[in-house]
Amino acid sequence: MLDVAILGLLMDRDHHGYEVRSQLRERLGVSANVSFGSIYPALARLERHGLVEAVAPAAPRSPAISTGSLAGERASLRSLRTSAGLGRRGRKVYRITERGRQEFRALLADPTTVDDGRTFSLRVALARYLTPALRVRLLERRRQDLLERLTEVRQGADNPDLDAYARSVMSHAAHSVELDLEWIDDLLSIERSDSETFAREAK
Amino acid sequence: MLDVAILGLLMDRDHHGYEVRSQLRERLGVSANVSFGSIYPALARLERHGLVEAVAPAAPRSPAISTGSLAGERASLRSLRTSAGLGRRGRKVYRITERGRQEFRALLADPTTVDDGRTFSLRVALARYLTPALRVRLLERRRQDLLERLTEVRQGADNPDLDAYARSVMSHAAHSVELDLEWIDDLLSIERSDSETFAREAK
DNA sequence: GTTCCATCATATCACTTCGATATATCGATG
DNA sequence: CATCGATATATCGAAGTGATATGATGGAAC
Repeated sequence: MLDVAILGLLMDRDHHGYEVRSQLRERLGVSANVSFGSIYPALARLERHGLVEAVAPAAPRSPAISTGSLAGERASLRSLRTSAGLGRRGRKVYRITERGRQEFRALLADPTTVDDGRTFSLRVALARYLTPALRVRLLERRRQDLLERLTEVRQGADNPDLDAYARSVMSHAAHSVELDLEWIDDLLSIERSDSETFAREAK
Repeated sequence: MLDVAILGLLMDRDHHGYEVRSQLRERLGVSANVSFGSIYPALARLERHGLVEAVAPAAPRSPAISTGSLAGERASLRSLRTSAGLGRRGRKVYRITERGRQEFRALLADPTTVDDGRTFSLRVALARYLTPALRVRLLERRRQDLLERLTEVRQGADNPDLDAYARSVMSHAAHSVELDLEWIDDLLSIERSDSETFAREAK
């Protein structure tokens, strides 16, 4: 689901690979540091599929009339970089394409993929790109999954075959799921009160 | 860290691959269904490294004096399986070796690997195999990580650049981390009261 | 009793992700 | 002006995922 995350960031504004990593944490709440070994291949993949494109850099500094041979080499290297989409400081900045926007909305709304905690949080963080109806569907789907998980970990917490540590893990998992459920119910009640407001104003 | 999980299960009793998957959920609280595409290669890897070994099955039913050619083929197939460590119903049961036990304790206590939520829960679920001192170290290390994460997500929750959904994700992440911290502090206080009890009894 | 189905069980595939490592540039500090 | 930490891209092997194939087993339905 890294693709959705990257496309989601690019919906807002252009980014280069290095920046994507920090933005994932800061804007989308991704807890683990996603490795560059997944980000750069992902960007290349998205570019290959025509969902993003490399952006010509803003203003590649004064053209610098070359004098010495060394300076000339450096200048040509620089122009080589800029033509390849590399801006100042070797940055390769990407922009989302129209096909990318379409694909992003499709991926974000896709009901066939099962969410775990990470992908669900990611989707919520990007929920402003969903319609109210799709938001409610996303939340209710996750709610169901969590209810099932809850009965499972509650059983584990009461399982006398497990030692105190394993039971503690199960019991904490149960509390954690309960907290998630409260969150989802909050979000759902906000969605519903929003749609009420909308209905009232529509009169 | 799948290796630790599997070795941890085998510390208790022998298992075959298919069983490992369910036990991961039931006994170790792993939330995602770990795929067979990782379990079987992991077992093969552990066997290659001499940390586990295939077990000859308990009692491969009555030897069945073969009569017809078809029955004979089936019987020979069965003996072929049993000799390869395949028991009834094609199960390949694994047992942990002495080297495996040593490696398990080393991996479980290893302070160089950074825990995320999943690996930390896994380690706690297996914490009975750690010494009290190592348990406290594990808990305090995680506690530090969570405190850092907490300041980060709290900043995100207050960041006016983010929309309501992204801020909600951050705010929920903060509550979730707070719950984790309470859990860890509970576990720590239990560890300390246990060591007190021990000290008192030692008098 | 045998046919049929869900579950049990192993295995492999292409693809994605991770963690480590290499390399180079920029900007501030001394 | 040297050097060090942060910025930035890239690539590698190992490991995990999700899908799919294949077949045995046990029990239920008829």
